[in-house]
Amino acid sequence: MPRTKKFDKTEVLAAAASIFQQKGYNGTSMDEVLRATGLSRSSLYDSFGDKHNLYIQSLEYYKQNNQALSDKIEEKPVNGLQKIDFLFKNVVDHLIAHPDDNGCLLVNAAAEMSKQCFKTQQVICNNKDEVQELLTGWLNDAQSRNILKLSKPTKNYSQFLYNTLLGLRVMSQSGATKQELNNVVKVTIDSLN
Amino acid sequence: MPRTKKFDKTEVLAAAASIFQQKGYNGTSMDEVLRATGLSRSSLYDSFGDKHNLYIQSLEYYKQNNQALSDKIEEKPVNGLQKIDFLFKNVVDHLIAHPDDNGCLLVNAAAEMSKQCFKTQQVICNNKDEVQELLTGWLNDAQSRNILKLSKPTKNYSQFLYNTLLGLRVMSQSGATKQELNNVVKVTIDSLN
DNA sequence: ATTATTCAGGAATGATTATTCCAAATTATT
DNA sequence: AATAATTTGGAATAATCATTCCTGAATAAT
Repeated sequence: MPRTKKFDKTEVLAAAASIFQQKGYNGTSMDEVLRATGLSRSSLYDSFGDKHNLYIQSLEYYKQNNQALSDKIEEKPVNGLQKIDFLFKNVVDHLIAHPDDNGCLLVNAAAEMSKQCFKTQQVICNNKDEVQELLTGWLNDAQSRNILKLSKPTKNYSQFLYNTLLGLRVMSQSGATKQELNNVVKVTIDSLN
Repeated sequence: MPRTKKFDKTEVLAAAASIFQQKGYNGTSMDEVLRATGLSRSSLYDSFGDKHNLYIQSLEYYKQNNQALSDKIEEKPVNGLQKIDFLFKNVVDHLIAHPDDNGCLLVNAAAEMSKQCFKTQQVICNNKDEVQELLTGWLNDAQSRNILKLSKPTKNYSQFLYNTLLGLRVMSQSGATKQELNNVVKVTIDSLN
């Protein structure tokens, strides 16, 4: 019987996603990926294919990992509006706590790759739809509890909220201060009432 | 007397900005820049320095060109709220009319370069501050005419509006539909009342 | 123990990269 | 016409790139 794989695939993808996030697809060399993952050249190519293939898998891992955080919020025993508060607070706190992080891999991929690579656009678009669906559910919950009274369909607001989330990631890359980010969240949330 | 330069510097920078916008800094080779600008290798290096130098100059040109559009809106004989309407409508219409365009060079630069290149971050941050100042002026105008009654300082809302503008650029890269983009603008503008 | 497989490490390949440099043609002024 | 600078075009350089391949060691089940 064959020798079993030694490394953990998700750990490798996490390391790859991290270096791609920092330096982008075209800005990252395979040597850097090797160093970041700790794998040998042969193992990496055998298990993940070429660079582009690895990039897509890293993107999918990153998206799935983000989803995991959302699912955690979903399970909280609080109303939908509080879940929205929590998500936004989480995003901004993370941006502030990791000022040297190069934004969000999905946002960076949207800027660098989505118009040149269909698979990249698919992952990004799926993420958009999934997050918006989550937000819609939370808004519906808040409305059914009479916490919120919106003048338009909730879907319209979830698109608006998702747009704000994207903006925040770019804002933090544009040299925005902690106050600026927190204020954007406050104005956005307050606009729901 | 020396021979005079044949090409127009701003035209060259416009062409360079366009190719950098499409393929990013690391994704664009100097050969592609030469083809896009029509210049010879020697002329390009003589007049603009190396690739990184050219990129910064392209960014600055792009920012200045965007500013020109804002200044045009500023001159319109309408109130501040109408100017905001017009700017947002302009941005979304452009995104919809040019679906194959790769977003906004400044947003792409924020994602790809701002954390690795201080000059890039400076250009982006200056753009942020200038656009926000413009928006603040328009909000102040609308308030002084009693068209708008905001519960927070106008600066807070201009940060919020700028964040929406950034988000829209990423949204259109994320496969958002025309309806989605228009809706985000509508919810954003409506939230001011 | 044998065997099938994966591991690490690095050499080799071939393409592409940014940049420099050179030679010849072009052009505008004196 | 002479001069000074810029033009084009491409050769040359040296570095880096992604990828393939090879060798030998490690490992787990038969």
